[in-house]
Amino acid sequence: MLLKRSFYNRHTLQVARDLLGCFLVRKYKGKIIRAMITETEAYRGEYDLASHASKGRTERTEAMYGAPGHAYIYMIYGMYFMLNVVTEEKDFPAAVLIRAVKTVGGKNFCSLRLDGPGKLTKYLHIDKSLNGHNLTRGDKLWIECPAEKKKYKITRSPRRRIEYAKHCKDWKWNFQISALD
DNA sequence: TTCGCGATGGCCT
DNA sequence: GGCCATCGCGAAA
Repeated sequence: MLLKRSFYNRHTLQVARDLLGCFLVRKYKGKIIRAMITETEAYRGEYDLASHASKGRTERTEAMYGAPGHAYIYMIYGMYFMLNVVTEEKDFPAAVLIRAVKTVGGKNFCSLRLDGPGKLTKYLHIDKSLNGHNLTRGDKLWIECPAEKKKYKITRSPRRRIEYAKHCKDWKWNFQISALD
């Protein structure tokens, strides 16, 4: 089932948790690529020193301030793209970073863990041209939730690599499915 | 197994 | 000019 606007227009921590086990779907050059989301991370509000929005509303962060259900994509280290989904109401900067996925299908039904935000965007052919893309239309890039999602055990921990974020660095805003398979 | 480092470019002081 | 929500490689252990 295609996730719609109302799913994203909720508290960011709740969205981050609920995205686990959902499927990221990419249509690229006529082919469909699917991957199950296994790790997410929340970035919420200007008071969150780990968030780009802590620097205020700029051209780069504009998507984070936009309506929920859109993609916020930016380049890092000159070579990797990060995929986030924008949450909560318009003009409130918040998003969920997709940190890891598990690929499905493919030849011999083999699956592959893609742990790392830069790896999965490469695999799914996601780049900055999709920044601001509407995820609720089922076009090019969207997210689906299985009708009956398995009850996964979820681990909560501090976000990765944000040592610079002072008192925000210990907030347990990283969510992942533990004991996968 | 962990550690250190270079690649590489956009964004913000 | 410095830093960064990263990754893959090769060396050390």
